[in-house]
Amino acid sequence: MDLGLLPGLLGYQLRRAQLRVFQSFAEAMGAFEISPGQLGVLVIISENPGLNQTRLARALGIDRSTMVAVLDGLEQRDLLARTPSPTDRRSHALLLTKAGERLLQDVRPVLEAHEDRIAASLSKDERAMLLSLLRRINGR
Amino acid sequence: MDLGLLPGLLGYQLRRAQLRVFQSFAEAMGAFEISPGQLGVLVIISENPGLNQTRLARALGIDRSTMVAVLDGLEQRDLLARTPSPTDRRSHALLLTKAGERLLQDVRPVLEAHEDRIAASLSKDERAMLLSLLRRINGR
DNA sequence: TGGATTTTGTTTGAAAGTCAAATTGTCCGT
DNA sequence: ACGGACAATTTGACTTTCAAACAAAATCCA
Repeated sequence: MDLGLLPGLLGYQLRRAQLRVFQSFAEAMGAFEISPGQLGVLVIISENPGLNQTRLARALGIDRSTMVAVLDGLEQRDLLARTPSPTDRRSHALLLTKAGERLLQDVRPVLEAHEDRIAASLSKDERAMLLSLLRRINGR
Repeated sequence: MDLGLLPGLLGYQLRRAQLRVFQSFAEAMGAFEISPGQLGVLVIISENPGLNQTRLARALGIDRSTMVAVLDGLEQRDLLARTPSPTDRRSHALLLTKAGERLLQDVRPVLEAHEDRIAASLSKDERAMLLSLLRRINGR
């Protein structure tokens, strides 16, 4: 099967790589039942406790209205809490629950193993180089 | 805003990069009204005229049933044709129409400009390196 | 101070992309 | 010729996403 100019396109190779990463991620996280997007939410709340939904959505580059359902799911699983903001009654101060913090701890080694797996065919230097190049594609 | 360990994850940077590429692609292709997936279909058919839907779907890593709607759209726009296979009455031999071939020709320079744009912050060597590393992530 | 504007979270509707299962027609080996 | 395998399709479901509209609250400004 001849793919023509496709293999020479950054866009094509990025798309394939991301597909691969998603699959590997899903396998690795099997027991945790968590998606890349959900993990991102938990990490950012952990690093920025008390932030509101709008700022969180903006940090992840998704719409406020999209964030609602994501938070609903994580809140129902008791991984985070919408607490009343002390300064603004419109907004919620987002916090991880104990269970949320614990999941983040438990997930760490699995996440590292997953990252190692997708970079398995790369040397340490090459992996760092890839990360650096991607960061520059993404604007720093 | 502190993103914690996210920026150090290959998965995270790949996801962001792909989002960026999609946006740039959509802008670049504005007039052509074509998605990355649709372009992939047209390129592969162009390089492998007469192939059937199952092989095409497998080449792109999507389900046969998903391919049906994609082909429906492109066929309605008269960019490709499902012709009867001379050897197997179950399957279709996929071919580009004249309009399909022409679109592929017209799209080429726009596609190159798009690729140049997403790699604008990289030197020629760095861009080749990124492509090479991604290919290895994807298993050659 | 008080009315207009902006912001926050939410609901609803739409679109795209995906898979799985069931169906129909066709092929092919035994 | 029969039975299993295969091609394309339909249907249903799920996910992710955005945009528009809305109520409540905050903020601006005149």
